[in-house]
Order: sequence, then C-alpha cells, then structure tokens
Amino acid sequence: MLRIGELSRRVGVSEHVLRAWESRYGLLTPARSAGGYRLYSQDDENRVRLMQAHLADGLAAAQAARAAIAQGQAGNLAIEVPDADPRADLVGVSDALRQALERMDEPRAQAVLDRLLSEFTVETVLRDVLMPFLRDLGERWEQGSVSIAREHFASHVIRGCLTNLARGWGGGLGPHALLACPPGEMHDLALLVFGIVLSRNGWRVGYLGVNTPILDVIQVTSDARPIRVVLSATTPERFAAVVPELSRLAGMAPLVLAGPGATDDLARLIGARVLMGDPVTSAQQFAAS
Amino acid sequence: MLRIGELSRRVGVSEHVLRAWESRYGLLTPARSAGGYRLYSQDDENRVRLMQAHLADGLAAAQAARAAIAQGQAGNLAIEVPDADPRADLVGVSDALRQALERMDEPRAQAVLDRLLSEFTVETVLRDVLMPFLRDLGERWEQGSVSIAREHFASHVIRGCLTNLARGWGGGLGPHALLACPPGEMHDLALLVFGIVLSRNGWRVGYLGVNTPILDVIQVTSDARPIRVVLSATTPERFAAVVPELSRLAGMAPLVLAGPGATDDLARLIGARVLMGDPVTSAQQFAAS
DNA sequence: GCTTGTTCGTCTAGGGTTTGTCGAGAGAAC
DNA sequence: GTTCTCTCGACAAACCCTAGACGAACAAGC
Repeated sequence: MLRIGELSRRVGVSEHVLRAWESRYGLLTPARSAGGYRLYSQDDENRVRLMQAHLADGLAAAQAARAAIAQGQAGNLAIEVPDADPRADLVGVSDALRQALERMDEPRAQAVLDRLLSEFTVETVLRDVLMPFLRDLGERWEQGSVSIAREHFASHVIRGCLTNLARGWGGGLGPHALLACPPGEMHDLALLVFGIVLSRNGWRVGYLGVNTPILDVIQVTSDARPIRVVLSATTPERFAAVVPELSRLAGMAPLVLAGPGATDDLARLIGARVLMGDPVTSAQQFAAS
Repeated sequence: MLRIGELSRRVGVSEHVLRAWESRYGLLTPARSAGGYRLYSQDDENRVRLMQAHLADGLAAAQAARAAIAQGQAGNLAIEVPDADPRADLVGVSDALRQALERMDEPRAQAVLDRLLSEFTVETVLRDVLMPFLRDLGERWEQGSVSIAREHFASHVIRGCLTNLARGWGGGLGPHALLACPPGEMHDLALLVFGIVLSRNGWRVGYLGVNTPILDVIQVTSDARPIRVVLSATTPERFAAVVPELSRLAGMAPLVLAGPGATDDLARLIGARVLMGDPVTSAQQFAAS
C-alpha cells in the first residue's frame, strides 16, 4: 500500500494528475487511511502504467483511462500465462520476457510476448519492450557478458515474433518502400521493426534482409519502383565500402540510410537522407513525411 | 477510440479532410464524447486506409469512399484466396508458391502457404513442397541463376512460416533434443524443418541456430541435459574444423551429425552418429529410435 | 474560346471541451 | 513544527466543434 507521494515518484506522474485521473476517469480506486490519505494498491500502480502506455500511443486521456481500466478487469479474470506475476504493467511483463529468454524458456517467452501484444499496441511493445531489450542484448554481447547461445536463442524467438507481425506487409496499395541491409551487415531486427511500423502506417514493404549486394537492391528497385529505399547498418563501414553503388542507387529512388552506421557525412557524399533514433519513432515520422 | 488529431496523425490525412469525408460521403461513423468530440474506432481507421488506397489507384474521392465502405462491410468475412483450382494438387500449389516467391509477391506466397497447410499435413508440406523448393533454390543459387535478392526474399518468407510451425516446440515433457549449426554454417532451414517434425513427434526442442560455437553448445548441453544433440552443416569442413570440441561434446550427450556435411568418416572420428536423407523422414525415424 | 457547374481539398471565425497545473486553507503523521 | 496530504476551485494551453466560404481542377455545353 502506497501513499500518493510514493506512487507519484514510482510512476513519474505528479500527485495532482493522479488525483485528477481518479476523480475524472475513475482510473484509481485507492483505499483510505484513518486520516483520509489515499492508499494505492499494486493494481492501481499497474493501471497508471497502462494509462501511460496508452498516452504514449497518442490516445486522449479519457480514452486511455477507459482502455486501461478495461484491460485491468480483463487481465484479472483471464490468467493465461503460466505462473506469471499478476502485475500487468509493461515493466513487469518485459522483465518476465527478459527472464524467460535468459533461461531459454521458449514457451514461456512466447506466452509473455502474446500477452504483451494482446494488452498493448504493437508500437508500444516494439518501442518500449523489444527495442530496449535488443539494445541491451547487443551491449552485453559486445562486452561478452552473454553467451552466443543465449543471444542466438533470444534472436530466434524475437525474430519469429517480428516475422509474424510482418505477415502481409508486402500487400496493399499504399506507398512502396524497399528495405535491406548492405553487404556484410548481419543485423536486421531493427530494420524488421521499422518495416512493421511502416506497414502499419499504410505502406507496402519489400524486404531483402541482411547482407544484400547493392547491385541486387538496384535491380529490385528498377523492377519494383519503390518510392523510398531504406538501408540499415550498424557501422559506417558497411556503407562506406559501397559508396559508388549507393550513389547510383540514390539516383534511381530517394535513398535513406538508417541505423547506427548512418552518418551525415556519408549521406551527403551519397546523396541520401539519414534517419536517426529508434526505429519505431523514426518509422512513424518517415511514414508521415 | 481515437480523437481526430490522433487519427489524422496515424493515417496522414488532415482533420479537415477527415471531417469532409464523413459529412460528404459518410465514410466515417465516429462515436462522440460527452463534449461532442469525434471518437474513431479501428474500423474507421481501416476505412480511411482503404479510401487512401483507392485514391492512390486513381479513383475519384466519391467513388473511393463508396468502394471503401462496401469493402469494409464485406471484407471482414471474405478472406481472398487467390484463384487456385478448387481441388488443388500438391504440384499445382507448389508451383503457385514457386511463382509467388519468384515474383517476390509476399502476400500471395503467404496465402499459398496457408492453403497448403490447411489442406495437407505439415509433414507433407515440408517434405514435398518446401524441402524440394529449398534444394532447388540452393542449386540455382550455386549456379548464380537466381539473384541474391530473390533468394533472401524466399528464405525470409519460408523462415517465417517455419518459425510459426516451430512455436512452442521448446515445451512439453517429451525427450529433449538440442539443435544447432556449427561455426561458419549459415544455413539452418533444414535444421528448422527437422526440429518441427521432431516436436510434432512429441519431442522437446532446444534451438541455437546458425553459426554457434561448439563451446556454447557444450555449455548449454551441460545446463539443459538434452538426451540428443543434433548438429547440421552443408559441408564437411564445418565439422572438420572443430573435431576436438565435437569429441568432447560427444562425450557428454549422444551426438548426431546431419546435413550434406555429415560423413561417416567424421562421425567415426568424433564418436557420433550420422543422419542421412531428407530432414522430415530422418526426423521421423530419429524420433522413433 | 469561353462560360458554367461540379468536385474536393483547404481555410477561417467564433466558441466549446479536455486536461495538466497551480494555489489556498485545513487536517494528519511523525 | 515540519512534512505530507486532503478538497475545492480556478486557469491556460491544446484540442476540437460547426458552418460556411474559397479556389484549383476538370468536364460539359454554347
């Protein structure tokens, strides 16, 4: 049982707002101390976090609250995840995901992913759970503090989930984007995420994946005529090694460089744009541009 | 439930136009908040996207709206399965798959795969459609008669399908097998197929994927205690390069070498068994042994 | 060529709604 | 006595509403 100041600190929402959300939307149902102080339960904290997730998704406060309350009620009844902690907040569930992947417990990881996707929007899960996890995994991999086996296992499960979300992204009538990684680049999960968000914003996505020769990208570009080509790499060297081909490609369709390997200098040299930041946000901006 | 600003951001259509489409064509039927704000549902968002697609197709706004509304009403039920003969033979449908992948038509390929899996058993599809296709693709890739882009595209779609079939294979109470590819080996689709068939025969599958150091396999083996370890490679060199580690691994759990790279000589040297033939049949035999 | 009418995206003006924030005064906790 | 919390009321910025007008594009008719 938390008092309002402590809850406010934990979730990063001011006390005034917490009281407003309670009186305006009935989001919170704190008990009261003898002296009239609000006493919040774990459920209340969870609901606040749900609310925050929905706000981040762009819902108005009233709608976000309604969704959070509905979710809380549904979540309490249906316990589908074996021995999952009852807490339904993003942080808790993504922690459960982390543990399952760490322990190489595949069914558990799938169940947690299912639960996440049923309770939050795809964008939220990608932005606030999977991307942070992948970043963390990458860092620990560089430090050598996670075994290759675990890294492979986690990548396999996450790739499966992402591929599922990507189903059908090549269809529809929206604007067409072609996605690929340049030669030597073996990491494409962030690019997958980018493509998923793009397709959910109405785009049609063509996907060539890791380690694709630029000549092949050029070939496909001239066949399929995408209105944007997006290349992603983790280091600038991947782009630097194929500058002439990239310049040629940039002459055929607007070219966008993404990922940590995309630098302003390279883009200027090639005649391309650079996309910065996390793949979810940048895909949303990109889709709207 | 979205307010107009958020919907506008998501679909990239100005608020003015959204209101115009509502009043002029009845495209949208938002609920209203207490204060009179429009609240859009998911259906509304879908209709806007349909409308956009038709506009991009060159329809006039009024016709596009009419089409979008009609589609929304009919579209929920009718899942379009593209023109296939009613009683599809394996050969015909796998040819349709081949064509769709050749043309890089992702939605079509997914639809054909769905159809295959709904009409035939998983084993049949894997043995008689996907494996022959992958073999053929591999041969044409060696000859250089298929572009890398197409090869990547087909692999991506098929991997997605296989990963879907593999969901949950790490659970259950059956005997536990650990699957991996040795260092340098980058092809794991056949091993995926092997694992899927194994899991459908009651086994529990642990999967480490391509290019896994044998020391990591050893580590996981000592943790998870599988009763079989299966390694797959396309050339004998992959195994030959790590014979000492493989011998050590063979001392911890019965080791099985599979794929074109598995030779009797190597197996004798290492103290392992060899698995020959196509992954579906060999997995069935393996599961029964 | 010119006029006329239609379609359709865009814009404005005036006014209401939503929502985070703040403060005052008073009581509770320690 | 200091810190925390309560309720109630107020406020401003952001957001959204209706109704109507405007203009570019296009087609038909004279």
